[in-house]
Amino acid sequence: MAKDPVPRRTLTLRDVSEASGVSEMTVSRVLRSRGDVSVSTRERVLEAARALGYVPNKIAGALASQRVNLVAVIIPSLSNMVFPEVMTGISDVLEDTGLQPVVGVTNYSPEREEKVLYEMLSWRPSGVIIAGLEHTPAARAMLQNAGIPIVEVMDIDGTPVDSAVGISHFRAGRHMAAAIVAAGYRRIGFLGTMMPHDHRARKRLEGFEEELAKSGLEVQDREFYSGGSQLLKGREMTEAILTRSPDLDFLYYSNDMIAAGGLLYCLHHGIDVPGKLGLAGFNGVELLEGLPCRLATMDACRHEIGRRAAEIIAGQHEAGATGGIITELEPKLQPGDTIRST
Amino acid sequence: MAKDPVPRRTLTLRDVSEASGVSEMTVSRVLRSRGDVSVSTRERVLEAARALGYVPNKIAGALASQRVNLVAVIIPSLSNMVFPEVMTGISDVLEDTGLQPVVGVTNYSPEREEKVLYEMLSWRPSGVIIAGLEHTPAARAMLQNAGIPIVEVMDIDGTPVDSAVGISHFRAGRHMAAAIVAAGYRRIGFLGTMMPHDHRARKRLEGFEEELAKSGLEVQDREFYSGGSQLLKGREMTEAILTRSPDLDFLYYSNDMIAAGGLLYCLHHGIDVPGKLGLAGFNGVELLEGLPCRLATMDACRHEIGRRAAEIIAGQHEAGATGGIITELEPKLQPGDTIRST
DNA sequence: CTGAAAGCGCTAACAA
DNA sequence: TTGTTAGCGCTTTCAG
Repeated sequence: MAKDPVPRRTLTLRDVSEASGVSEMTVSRVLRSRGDVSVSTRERVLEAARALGYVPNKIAGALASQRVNLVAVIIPSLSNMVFPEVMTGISDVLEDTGLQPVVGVTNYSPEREEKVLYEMLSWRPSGVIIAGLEHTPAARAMLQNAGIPIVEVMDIDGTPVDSAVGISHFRAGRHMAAAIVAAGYRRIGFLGTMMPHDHRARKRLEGFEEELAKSGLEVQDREFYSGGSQLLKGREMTEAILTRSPDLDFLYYSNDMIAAGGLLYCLHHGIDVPGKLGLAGFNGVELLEGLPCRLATMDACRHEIGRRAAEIIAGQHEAGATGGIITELEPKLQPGDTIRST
Repeated sequence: MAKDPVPRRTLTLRDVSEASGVSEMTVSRVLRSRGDVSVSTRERVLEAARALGYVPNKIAGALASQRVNLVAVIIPSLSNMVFPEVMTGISDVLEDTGLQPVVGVTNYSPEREEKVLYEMLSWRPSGVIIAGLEHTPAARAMLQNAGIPIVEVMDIDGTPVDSAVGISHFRAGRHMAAAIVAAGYRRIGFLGTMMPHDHRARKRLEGFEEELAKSGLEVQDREFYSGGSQLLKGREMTEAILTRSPDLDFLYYSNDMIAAGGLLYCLHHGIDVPGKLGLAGFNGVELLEGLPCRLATMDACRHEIGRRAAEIIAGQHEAGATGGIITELEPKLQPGDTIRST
């Protein structure tokens, strides 16, 4: 395969202009479909551009027009099942708006979040979608001063910088606790991933405990783990907590993956679920549908959150600043087969 | 909360220059830590920048310097478990190179891939990492003419545009077939996700069938599905194929998620695995570690692929074009507990 | 060590 | 409908 004499310099509008005998300005108009251009010149330009293999330089375009069709999306993790779904919601909506999502990952580190945010803002995006309401003071300041629509997603228990779309994790925890108590469970254990910066899991637990307290109950035992396969950790933690506190009659997990691990453990060991032991997770991940038994969980509305957030960005991009839209979604409790029916 | 008189115009170098009484040029030098600047002026500048909340405009910087520290990463999907791991490998390496990955998702559509690629190239990234060797002619042309390092990842059965890092899926299929035949299985079924553009799954099946043919065997029955929860599809497909062809003694799945679904189905129904029925998947996903029984699979070296690809990009970014580095990784067969030991 | 001039490749705003 | 003229905000280059 003989290689063409590769153009060492990347092509510019000027090249297309010369090749087509049309002014740079008109070439630009054709390539952006802006303004009126006669059919004949349009075709001449398009053909020249295609023949040359011209790819416009958005950097120059953005600088000149002061417009960047990028939306910064900042999330804690990609390997969490949860965020890819939010991303899907965002992409679905942005698809037909001319806006493009650009993802940054923080690994649940506030410092990293600050850095990623700075990095992304320096590209002057048209908007920011960022997970959570907790940020470093510097990050908050950047968001505030960016002068573009900001949507904080997933959580609404707190004060957003601008707009927010999410659920109340605090109330989600309460809601689950109420359901568990109503079903007659009394000796309840909690199993979570050890993540100091997972504020949403923390809020769920807080709400959970507060609701238990109303019935004079409290969490009897807890188990935390970090790192590794969540499903496996779920098994191991379940074994550990049941060995230590064999009289527990309910296990509340901070997410569905570890809960699924626990469920598999219980099924494997012939533990009577939900009779002797009830189980519940959180998130409503697709994975659960494949399990032998439907785990109790709460849908976190991830796809919807992504959609709504993108709609806010797109809307304000169109219409100019509006700001401060707060959307609370209602997570649905899915009792499944792992809580006794009342 | 009273809002500050928000600066409606975003800050420029000039603002920092005026605030600090230092020329724009020197401010620029300080902010990029380039060239020698006296400690006193440096501090003055830094303080002014911080006080104002200045965020540099990378668009202008990139245009002026003709340098963009972005690496385009183009993958089929985020919800696949597989690609996030590749991403992690990429991020790990890029972290300390000053390069930043930017993700584009194609949903396994060649047309979308072409569009995403065009979009990303128009930001003049320093390199491209793209999944697979199969692209539209236009996409190939763009890659060829981009004049930047290109690394095609995951697969090496074909002709790369520039560099490539991956495994031979064809040989992976052969390898698995050989192990299955050696273990004495003879009536083999295949279960896959229906994806015309998943070339890697296709190549695995081709290699698998070719190896079976050497022993005079062929795939007895097949089952395809698309969409939905992979774990659930795995269960359903397994039930379907076993109902239709109850005499099968091995099921080869195109990925671990559907295989895991099949495994759970078998365990649930008390099918003797691996005695009466053997099972195998592909990928070596972390999830498997949490299952009650270790599924036979092959590790696709995803993290390592990401690392190597990023190293190639970073290396060429440093040293100038080298090009055409092909790295083949060797996937390891993990027999687990779902193939009889020979 | 610091500054002034020129221009990166494109588009807004006019003019023709 | 088409072309011309100025920049966008920064960095390169070269001069002090």
